[in-house]
Amino acid sequence: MLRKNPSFLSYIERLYDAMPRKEDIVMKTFRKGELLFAQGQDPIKVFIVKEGVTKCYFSEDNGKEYILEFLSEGEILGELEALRTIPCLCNVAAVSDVQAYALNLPFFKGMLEKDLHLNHMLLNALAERIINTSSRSSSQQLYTIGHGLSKILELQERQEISISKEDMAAYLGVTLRSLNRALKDLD
Amino acid sequence: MLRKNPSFLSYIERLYDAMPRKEDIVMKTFRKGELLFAQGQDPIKVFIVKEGVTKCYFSEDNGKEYILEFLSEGEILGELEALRTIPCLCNVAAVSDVQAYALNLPFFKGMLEKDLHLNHMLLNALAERIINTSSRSSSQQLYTIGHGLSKILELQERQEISISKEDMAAYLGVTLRSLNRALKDLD
DNA sequence: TTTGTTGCGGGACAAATGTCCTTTTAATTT
DNA sequence: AAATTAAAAGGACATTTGTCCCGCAACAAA
Repeated sequence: MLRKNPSFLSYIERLYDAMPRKEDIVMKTFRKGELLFAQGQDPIKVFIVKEGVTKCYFSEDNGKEYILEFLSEGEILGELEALRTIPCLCNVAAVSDVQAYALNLPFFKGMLEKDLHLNHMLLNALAERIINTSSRSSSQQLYTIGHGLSKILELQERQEISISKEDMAAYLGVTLRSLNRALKDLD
Repeated sequence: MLRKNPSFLSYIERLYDAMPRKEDIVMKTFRKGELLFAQGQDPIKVFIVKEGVTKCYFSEDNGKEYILEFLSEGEILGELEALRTIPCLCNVAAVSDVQAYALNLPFFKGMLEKDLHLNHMLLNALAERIINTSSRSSSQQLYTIGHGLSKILELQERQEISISKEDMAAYLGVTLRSLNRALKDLD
């Protein structure tokens, strides 16, 4: 659930250091809670997280939220929108303070045209996300809360990340109340 | 929900016609009900649907099924597995009689190495799938059955496809019983 | 200390969905 | 037509999840 992509990170770092015109890639920082993308708005950059944790989530019309992923070091943000030229699919917020490389859209698209290696890394990253998203979707639909819950708890144990109860609930796609019940039922 | 990809189809047809060694791309047919891929098994080909409708679904340990997508003309199958070199993520079955181009894995991977255009088409196809899968997942988690149901019914109206009640339920991630209730509540 | 104020947990009830099983209807075979 | 099988519909009850709301503990402001 906490995604990272080391190969993307080293790729972008190499690129950044070698950049002639630093305007095309700039470093940006976000305070905990700030939005990197707002659902429905036109994106202006593609980000690659250098440090910190972000959450990527839908805000539905009924006021509820669904967290797709927690994205951390090396993960790319806004690539779907850049590829398809569409407004932001969902919100992305900084869960901790975040530092990220920001690529100009034309620059990113230009790279896509000439860099086969970038294409391959992106293909692999997207494939990975489909695998995660779809298998999680399936098990959330077909199993009861407790099932998915235990997986999150494992990760919390491993100190990988510490997320608020509210975010845990949003990740599971349930109410806080239901999450509490499920937690109590575990023992 | 019934996905098609005309640009992929014309791409592969051009490729097929121009093929020197026809062994690398062969035409395969599947009877209604046959499996193109079996979840967990190693894939041997990448398919591109020429004609007919397939369903792509998970079989969970509790015996339930969740349909990810209905894939039709021009959609590619097995590309995730080829990219990541993993066993089949889910089952793919022919919903009607199906005809598909079957590409050898080494051939497909070879193409990925040299054909930038293929890379771009794939990137776009994967992006599209993430968009669909994740937004559907969110709304299925956060809304009640009736919401998603009305969308399916629209498509049935437009004669796009006629799917069994059982498949509709599996697509919504609910029981047949619940689907029937939701249908009755609609009017 | 007192007074909010905020976050978290949980009780009580309502709504949604699942399970099991029977009935009904439609299609197919003999 | 009769018999058989398959697909669809739904009744009755159990389980899961949501909604609403209250109380308690922690903490900050007065």
